[in-house]
Amino acid sequence: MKLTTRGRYAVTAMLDLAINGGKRPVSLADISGRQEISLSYLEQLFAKLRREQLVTSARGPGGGYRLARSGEEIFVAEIIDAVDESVDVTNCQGKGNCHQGETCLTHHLWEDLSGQIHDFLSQISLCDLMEGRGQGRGHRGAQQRSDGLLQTLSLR
Amino acid sequence: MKLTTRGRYAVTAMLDLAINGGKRPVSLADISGRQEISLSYLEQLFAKLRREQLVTSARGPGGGYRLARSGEEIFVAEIIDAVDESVDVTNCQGKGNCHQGETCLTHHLWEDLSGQIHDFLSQISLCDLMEGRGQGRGHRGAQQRSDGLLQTLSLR
DNA sequence: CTAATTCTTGACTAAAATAGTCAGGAATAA
DNA sequence: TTATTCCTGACTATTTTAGTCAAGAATTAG
Repeated sequence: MKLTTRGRYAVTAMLDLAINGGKRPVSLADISGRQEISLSYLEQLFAKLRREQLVTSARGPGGGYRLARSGEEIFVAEIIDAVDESVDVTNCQGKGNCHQGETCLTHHLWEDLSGQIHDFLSQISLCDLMEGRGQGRGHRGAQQRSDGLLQTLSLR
Repeated sequence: MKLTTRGRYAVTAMLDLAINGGKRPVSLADISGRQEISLSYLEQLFAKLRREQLVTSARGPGGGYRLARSGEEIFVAEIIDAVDESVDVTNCQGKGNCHQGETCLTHHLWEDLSGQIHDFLSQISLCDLMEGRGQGRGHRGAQQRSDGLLQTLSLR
């Protein structure tokens, strides 16, 4: 799991799609204009999003992109995974140089940690993001789903 | 909040410090040897960690670094913050070009989202990481502290 | 006191990732 | 049939990452 501006671009674009995508598909030019992301950069991102089957495309005039599923069924983690290929945690993997078990230990821990973040983001859907619109609080769907940690987190 | 390999290096090094740091301070050369991180790179990282008062230093022979607080009081989020200065979410900030409120909306959402991840990582201490040692499960301390989401996350 | 250690700082650099640009092409709807 | 839109690949500037190098300051062991 990696968390960079590119992931933010992708989430932003997908959210734009969720908000502005009704019957008609949404063109990248539209998203580019609204979100101020360069068209060619969007093309690269959407190539990946399409490959991962998060969106479907329609060519020609009036064409554009649609969410492949409903906004409730598309999660932030999927979007980030699609565009931000994850950090390679393989350093001592296979090689016998982790004689004290230390390196392998920390690698595993990191893997575990980023796994937790991943699972966390797997609970937040595009719809959750949309519902927080305007209030700047957000993620009510995710909140409802957990009574414990997430509640406190959202009320920070 | 940003999540890259550099953050992993820092967490790894701090964990090494937590594990191997008893009475005597731990030298960067030792950490470099065990964790296979270049010495000069560690020097850069620890300059930041020291600036943020996560470690204390001792010069001269037998010198090195110590955790500034107990491992229970140092959290992953602090470490990552210290070395990975956070992504700038300022794009339309102040400028009047977010006429439809769209850009500002998504920026805010992202800020909110990365805030949640941040709070999440603020619950995992070095001790939590250490306790998971060997079992590859980890984060028991964090688990105990929340009955809700985190439990399920850790049991993925 | 001296010398070996270790941190401390700053300037520099190679390699990789990021954030694009550009050009050409294919599909399709108006 | 033509304008529109996706689609692809190659290319590039900028930034970040990861690392080197050199000089110096503090401190402790001997």
